[in-house]
Amino acid sequence: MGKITILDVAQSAGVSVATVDRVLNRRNGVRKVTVERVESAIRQLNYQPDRLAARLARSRDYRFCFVLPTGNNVFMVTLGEEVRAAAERMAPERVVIDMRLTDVFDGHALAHTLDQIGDIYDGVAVVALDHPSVREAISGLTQRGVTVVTLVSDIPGSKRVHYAGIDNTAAGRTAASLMGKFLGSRQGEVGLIAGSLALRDHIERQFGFEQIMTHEYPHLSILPVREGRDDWQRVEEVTTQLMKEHPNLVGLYNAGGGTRGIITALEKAKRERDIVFIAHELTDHARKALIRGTVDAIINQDAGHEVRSAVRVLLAKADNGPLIEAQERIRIDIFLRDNLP
Amino acid sequence: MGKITILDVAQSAGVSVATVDRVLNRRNGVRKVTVERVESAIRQLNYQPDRLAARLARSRDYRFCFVLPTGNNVFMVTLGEEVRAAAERMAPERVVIDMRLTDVFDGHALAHTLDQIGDIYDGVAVVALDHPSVREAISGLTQRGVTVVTLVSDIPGSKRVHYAGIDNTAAGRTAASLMGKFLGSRQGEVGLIAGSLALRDHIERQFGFEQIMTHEYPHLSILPVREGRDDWQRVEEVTTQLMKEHPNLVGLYNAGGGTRGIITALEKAKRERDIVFIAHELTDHARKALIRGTVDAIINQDAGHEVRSAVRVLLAKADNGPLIEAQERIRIDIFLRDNLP
DNA sequence: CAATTCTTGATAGGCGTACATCAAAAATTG
DNA sequence: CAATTTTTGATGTACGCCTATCAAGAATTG
Repeated sequence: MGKITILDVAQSAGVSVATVDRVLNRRNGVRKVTVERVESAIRQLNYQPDRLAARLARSRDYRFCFVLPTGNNVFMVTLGEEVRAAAERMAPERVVIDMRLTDVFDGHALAHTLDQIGDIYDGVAVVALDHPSVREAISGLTQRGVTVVTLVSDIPGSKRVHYAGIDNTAAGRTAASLMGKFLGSRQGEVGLIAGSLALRDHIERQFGFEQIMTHEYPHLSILPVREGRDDWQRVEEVTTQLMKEHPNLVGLYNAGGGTRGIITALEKAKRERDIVFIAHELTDHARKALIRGTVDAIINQDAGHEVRSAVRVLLAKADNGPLIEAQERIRIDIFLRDNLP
Repeated sequence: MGKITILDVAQSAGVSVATVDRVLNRRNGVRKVTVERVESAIRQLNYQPDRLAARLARSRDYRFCFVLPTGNNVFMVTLGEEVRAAAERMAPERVVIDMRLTDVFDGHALAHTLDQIGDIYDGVAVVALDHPSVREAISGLTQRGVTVVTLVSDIPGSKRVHYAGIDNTAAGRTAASLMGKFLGSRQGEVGLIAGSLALRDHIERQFGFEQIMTHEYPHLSILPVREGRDDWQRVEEVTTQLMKEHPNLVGLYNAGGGTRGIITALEKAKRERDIVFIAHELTDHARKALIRGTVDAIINQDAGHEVRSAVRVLLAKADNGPLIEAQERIRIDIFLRDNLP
C-alpha cells in the first residue's frame, strides 16, 4: 500500500490535481460542491499531504520574528541566546527567525513594534506586557494573517493562538508548598521579593505564593512584598534590611530576578543555613548557590524549551501541520542540588 | 544568496554532481584525493544538504523498532502507548515504528529478540537489562549497521549511541534530599522499598538515596531495603508490616512500582499526614494521592519525552542530521501537588 | 603495451507538492 | 440566447536530492 498522493485524491473525487491543489491551499475559484467532494475524498482516503514535499516545493522561506525585552535581565539574555540558536538551527530548513528588542514596560512602544512588523512575517512570538494597546496590536496582526504566540508572559484574553510559558500562579503555589514543607514546624516570618509589580508574571507568582501560605501554613506570617526591580544590588540591600527588621525571618522567596543579591546578603550575614531560600530561574549564580546550599530550591522554566516550542507552534500553524500537545506544555521545573541538568 | 546546492559543491570541487553524491552518501568507487577535494569544497561553501529534499528523494522508509518489557507495569504500559502515538505521528513522514515485547528479566531472551530483528530495521530502541548477552547483542546490531539507543534503563559500557532516560542515581539522591528537607529536624526511621534488586535502575536509585541520607541526614536511620516486586498488593503488605515493626517510622521512599500499595497502607493506618512519602512515576493513583496529600512528592521521568527523544536520535543518526543536546536530555522531574502538568 | 580494473561524467527519471498558465467547459447574467 | 463570468482540466516547471545506467577516461596490472 503505497502512500496516498494528491493524484489518488483527484481520481477518487473525479477532478484534476489542479482542483485538489486549489482546495488544499484554500485558493478561490472552486465551487462549494466541488470543494466538498474533494474534502470528502480526502477524508475517505485519509490523505495526509506530505509536509516534506510541500515545504520543498514551496521554496518560499517561513519568516518568524521574536520580540523580546531590552535590558540585561539574565533570563531574557538566555532567552535571546536560545532564539539565536534556534535561528541557526532552522536556517537549513527554510525557516528565517529574526529577533527584535523593545521596552516591554512601555505598552505603546511594544504595540508599535508589533504594528510595524506586520507584513514581513508569517508569525510572531512576543514576550507580552498585558496592556490594552498590546492586545490591540495582537488582534491586528492576527487579522492580517500573522500567527501570534506569546512567550514567557501571556495575555490571556488576546487573539494569540498559543502561550509558550508556564503558569506563574502555579509556580508561586509551588514555591509556597516547598517553603512550607521545608520549614516544617518552624515558626517565623517569610519574606517575599518581586522584581516589579508592573509585570504580570511576578504578580501571579506572588498571588499563588500567598494563597498557599495563608491557607496551608498559617503558622508562618508573610511579610509585605518588597520590590527589587530585578537588580541584584538593590535586592541585596532589601534583603539585608529585611533581615535586620525581622530577626525571626525563617524563609525567603524571590519571585523575580536579582537572586544573586539575596545569595550575597545571606552569605554575608551567615544566615544561609538558617533561612530557607527559594527563587526562580536557574542562572549560573543560582546554580552554584544551590550546590553550596545557600539556595534550597530553584523553580525554573526552560528557556530553550520555550523557544523551541514557540517555533514548532509557529511552523505548524504556518503549514497547518500537527502539534503534539504534551510536547508543547512548558513544565514548572523544580531543581534541587541533586537533579540539576 | 540562494541556497548552496549539491551543484555548487560539484562546480567548486571541479567534479560532477554524481561524484559529490557518491562522497556524500559514502558510496565507494571514489579516490581518496577526490573525496578530500569534495569534502573541502563542502566545508568551504558550508554546504548543508537539504534534509527535506533528501528524505523526499530517498523514498525508502526509515524502520525503527522499540523493544519493551512484557508485563503490566504501569510505567511500561504508558511507555508503550507513547510508542504507539509516536508511530502514528511519524507515519506520514516515512518513518515506520514497530514495537516488540520481551521478558526483560531474561537476558538471553532479550538478546535473542535483538539478534532476530537485525536486518529489518535501521534503528532499535531498547529498555535494556544490563546483562552480558544483551551487551553482546547490542554490539552485534551496531556492527551490522543498526543504530541502537537504550531507553529508560541503560547499559553504560555497551555500543549504544545514546541513552534516552534519566540518571537514576541522581534521582535517588533527589529523593533523599527531599526527604531530608521535608523531615527537617524530626528524628526516626526511613523505610526504603524497591521493585526488584535485579533491575539496574532500582539499585541505582537506592544507592543514590542511601548515599545522601547517610552523609547529610545522619539523624535519620535507613531501614534495610524491602522488595515489593512492583506489585501493589505485595507492597501494601510490606508497608503495613514496616509500620508495625517500626513505630517511629517517619519517612518512606519507594524506588520502584506499586506505589498504590503504599498509599493504601498509609491511609488505612491513618498515617498519611504523619509519614513523609516520596515515590516515582506520576501514575493516576500517585497523582490523586499527591493532591490528597498522602504522597508528598513524585519523582518522574516523562515517558513521552523519552520516546520522542529516542525517535529523534534514531532519525538523526539514520540520515546524519543534527541533534539538539539540550533537547535530548531527559530531566528528573519533581512534582508537588502544585506543579502537576 | 595491451588488457583489465577503477574512477568519473553525463544524463535521466523520480520523490510529492506548489504554482502558473492557457484553454475548455460550465454556470450565470442580462 | 448571446455575452460574460466562473470553474475546471491539462500541462509544465520547479524544489534539491537520490539512484541507476552507460560510456569514457584514468590508473593499474601483467
